[in-house]
Amino acid sequence: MQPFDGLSEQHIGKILKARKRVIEAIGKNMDLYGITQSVGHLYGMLFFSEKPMTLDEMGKEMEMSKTSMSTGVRMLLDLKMVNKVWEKGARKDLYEAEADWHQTFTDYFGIEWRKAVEANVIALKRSAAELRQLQETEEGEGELREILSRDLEKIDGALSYYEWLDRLIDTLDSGKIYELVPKEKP
Amino acid sequence: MQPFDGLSEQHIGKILKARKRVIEAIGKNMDLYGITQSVGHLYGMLFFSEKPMTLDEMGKEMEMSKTSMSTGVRMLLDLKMVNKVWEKGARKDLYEAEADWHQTFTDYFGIEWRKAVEANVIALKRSAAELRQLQETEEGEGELREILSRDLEKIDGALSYYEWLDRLIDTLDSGKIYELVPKEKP
DNA sequence: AAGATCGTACAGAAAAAACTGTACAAACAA
DNA sequence: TTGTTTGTACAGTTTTTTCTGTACGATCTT
Repeated sequence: MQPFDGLSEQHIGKILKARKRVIEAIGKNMDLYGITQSVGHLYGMLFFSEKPMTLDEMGKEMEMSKTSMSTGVRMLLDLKMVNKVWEKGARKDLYEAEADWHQTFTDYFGIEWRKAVEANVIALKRSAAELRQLQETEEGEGELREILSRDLEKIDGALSYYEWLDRLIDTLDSGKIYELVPKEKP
Repeated sequence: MQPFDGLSEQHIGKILKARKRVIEAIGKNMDLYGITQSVGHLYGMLFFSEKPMTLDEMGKEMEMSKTSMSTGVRMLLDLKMVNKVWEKGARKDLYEAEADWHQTFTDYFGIEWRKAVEANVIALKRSAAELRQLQETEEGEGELREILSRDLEKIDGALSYYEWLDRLIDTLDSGKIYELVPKEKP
């Protein structure tokens, strides 16, 4: 992970143990970000690395194939949890962990939630329109009427929830969330 | 899913089509809640059902085993997305979808995020303590000093992020989030 | 130009997860 | 009591995901 030149075995051991605990905790809880424990572990490793790492170094450290490192890093790049580092005339690509976890958090949930909101709202609106049309063309039947209004009520409830969620996501995207819930303890 | 007594085939078809679109959209996007597409689908079905359902009814509707319904419902209960309904002298257990999606949202992320925060904070603090101790007992060595302060800085950064997240979760738990981001459009 | 090295696409192997059917304990009915 | 019925534990099967090794195009070196 890095050079421990001139440190006693004992010191190295203690440092690695402390890091390992954190790395494993991170790995275990990264499933909230929809990533594997391995990839979470990879992130944790990069987090503690003092200098950017190459795929080969990661593979050696994780005792996994370079291919897995490649796909893992790509996932982390997509999630903006890892950045590519440009170094003058370097043969290999270098990567480092994004240190700003607030940013990582808002990026991820901003993107994923928005995706879900958009897909669901489209479906809800389309179905609501269909049901409303049915409601208009068939004014008679009591039973039909009842079912339609019940379904539409549910759909409208869902839509109003998504409107709220959309506004919440806006606060993540814009950074306004940090005004509402300040980074520094009040 | 329910009785469509006295409705024309055509009407039933249109209603089911409208529901199906929504149910499938829900199923697809439920992975944010860490659940399978099948279980998401199950939730969607319960969402549109006008009366609480039994495991057998769910199994029939989903064309899946009762065992799967049992485990699926249990997951949804854990996430508080489904409620058990108590009916006078009923043989079978009855379940209904939680209709308040705001509540579902805050419950889920409240629970899951808190879990992650607690686990990670414990690890971070424990490791920080170890490193700080090492820092105190070994005042000399420059290289060791440097590594320790770098690691501790990273850990402190992470801890301050988790403090923020913890406060955000508090607003979910307490409902204060709805003051910060009102349910009704401003 | 040739030769070396890097990252990744792809196919197959290994591991994990989802799903099913059977079996059985608990709760109820007669 | 005995006979049903219900929910779930568990073992085995199927499906999905993760991981690996090989192969190859792209890029850099000489």
